[in-house]
Amino acid sequence: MPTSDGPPTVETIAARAGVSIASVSRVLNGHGARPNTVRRVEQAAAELGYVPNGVARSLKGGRTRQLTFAMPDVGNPAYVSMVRQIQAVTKPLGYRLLLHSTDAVAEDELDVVRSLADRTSDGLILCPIRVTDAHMEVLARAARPVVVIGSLPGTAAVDSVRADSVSGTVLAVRHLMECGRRRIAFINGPADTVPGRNRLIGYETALREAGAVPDPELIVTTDFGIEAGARAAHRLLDAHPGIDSVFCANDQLALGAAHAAHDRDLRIPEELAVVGMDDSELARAGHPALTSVDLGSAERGRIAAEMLVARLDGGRHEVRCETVAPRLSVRESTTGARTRTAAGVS
Amino acid sequence: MPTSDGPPTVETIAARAGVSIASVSRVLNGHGARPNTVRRVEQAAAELGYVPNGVARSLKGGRTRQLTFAMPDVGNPAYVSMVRQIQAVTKPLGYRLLLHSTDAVAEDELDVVRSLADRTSDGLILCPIRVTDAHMEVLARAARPVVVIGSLPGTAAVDSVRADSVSGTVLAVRHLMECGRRRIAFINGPADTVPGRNRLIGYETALREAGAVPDPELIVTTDFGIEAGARAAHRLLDAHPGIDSVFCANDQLALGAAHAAHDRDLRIPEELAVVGMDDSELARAGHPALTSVDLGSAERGRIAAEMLVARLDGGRHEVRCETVAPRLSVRESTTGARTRTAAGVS
DNA sequence: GTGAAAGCGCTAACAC
DNA sequence: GTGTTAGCGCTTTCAC
Repeated sequence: MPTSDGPPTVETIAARAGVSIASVSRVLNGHGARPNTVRRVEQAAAELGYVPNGVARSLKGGRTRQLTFAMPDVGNPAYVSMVRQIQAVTKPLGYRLLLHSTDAVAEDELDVVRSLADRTSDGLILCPIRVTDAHMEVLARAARPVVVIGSLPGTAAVDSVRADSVSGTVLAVRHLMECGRRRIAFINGPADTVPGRNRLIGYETALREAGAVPDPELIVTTDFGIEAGARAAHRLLDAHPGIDSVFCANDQLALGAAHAAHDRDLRIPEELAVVGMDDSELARAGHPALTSVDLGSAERGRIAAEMLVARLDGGRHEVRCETVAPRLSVRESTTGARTRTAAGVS
Repeated sequence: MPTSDGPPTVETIAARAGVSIASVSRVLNGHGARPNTVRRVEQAAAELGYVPNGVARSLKGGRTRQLTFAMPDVGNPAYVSMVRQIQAVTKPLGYRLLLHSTDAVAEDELDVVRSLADRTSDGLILCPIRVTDAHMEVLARAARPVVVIGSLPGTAAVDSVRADSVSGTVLAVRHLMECGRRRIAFINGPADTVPGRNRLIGYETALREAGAVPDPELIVTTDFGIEAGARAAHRLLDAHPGIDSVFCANDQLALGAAHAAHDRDLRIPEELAVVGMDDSELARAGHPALTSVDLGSAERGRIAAEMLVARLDGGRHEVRCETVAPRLSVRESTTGARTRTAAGVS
């Protein structure tokens, strides 16, 4: 029996309303009771400012109404838009969102999956930087439903949503060729990742399908980042002045490339067309605004959230694996419309 | 007594190790036991892959090891850098982070504070868009420690960290004057907020201290956003062609202003110097890179987290209120170093 | 050092 | 309808 101190509990309310704790629980959960009982309980609860203890509730019910989202980097706009969509799906359903930034450390990712066993979260959306055997092993034993945003081996018994960076890259390179570009350089991010490899495949595919031969000299692999992009572009332009366009593995790299072009007095897009990837706010921020491939971060986030929710209150339906189609946002860095230099020159 | 199904509990371990659940708990929490007991419990736990139920633990201990961060918009880089710093402080201490995007809806903010009563989170860092009387009232009754990032009335009994947008604006405007600018326009964000008013104060203060008279004609109030910034800049430049510089209330507005300048063939910074605020990644993304005032989002996040943690495991020390000093990041949009146009012209 | 037992606050059988 | 009671899984007295 709670004494004067401490927050009110079902017992406090029961005492005040002159009923049993069971009635309090029933009324508060809308399980029907005599009108008089309802009134008295509700009044007592209101007067005391009662709020049910969520932890106790979770212990009893086995569900916490909490979901976890683990991604490599909170700062990355692509993941931010996933967060936003996940929130949009789950918040109306009454879920809270736990955020976990793994800093792209694989062991951290594994720990997140393992810690599902502490029953603190009802489910997990995991966005791994790279999927290893250890991942597959841990995922197979996960204590709660998991949805992976990324590419899993076909054998995996885990729901997943993947981007299609091959097609995305093809879109970009094809667009550059349609703009009349022939010497198309490629600034790729880390190549030892699935997306890194896929972009390379896409780049070569698009060129070949147009009857062109990919020139390894025009491909640079580097870390993500504006500075890295600028350095890579300078290197390419030093070695191959004939380059008329560059496709970059993300918007930061593309902005860096644009900076390099400006530094060398190259007009965008007349002398160098630039295409980025992710279609983040940065693409719009650049001058001229960057044409960019949207790999559907937002949509992947939304779908992952929907899959997880379905798994949570749904039954044991089969494993799902969806692929989100890329989309090209065409802006001035390839078409030249509305840019200052274009206006000044033409 | 747990049957074969369900995850292992203290009872499962106890049975397997041939000891009581109390001993299991002691060993698992390092409370000392006979070496033999320790060995057997640890072995049993390892074999069964036991992970303690965090919810049960929380119910008993009254602490969830969860913290909540509520801010207006997950997408805003300023808040993202707060998230990052808060993580950096609290994660090593074993806290999980619950994220809450209020979309700048005051009622949502109030709900977050109220819901602390459900004991689901040990503490809250709240970043309100605007502090109302209702906020103060709810904050005063908060069931858990709260730290506010923002300006609170002096009477508030709540820890807080505030930015100094007055000084920040003064820094920016003073810098422009030191660069020889005299017709300094001001594109402000929503003026009915504390930061909005403070920026106006700072703008007028800096001009007056230099013996100049603020011209209301050179001040535009608008929503945040790149488009809004471009429109505002065009309007200003149409009406007052003599403007030689513009200070903007955030980086988005500044980027918009830069786009407008480019559209009108105005060279930055020769013909129009531009200063932004927040020093987000966008500032670096612009071309030329934007000079921007850093209001210390990251530092505010860090300090808020430290305050909350101190309040959590510390005693009842007095209410703290810290102010973070702004810092100016000078880049090409005011100095002209390294920009293409500068190089081309000089 | 160890075990039995109480209890954190809640929900849900189960009797009445 | 309503009250009594039994747990959810854990930590922590309290005896031994």
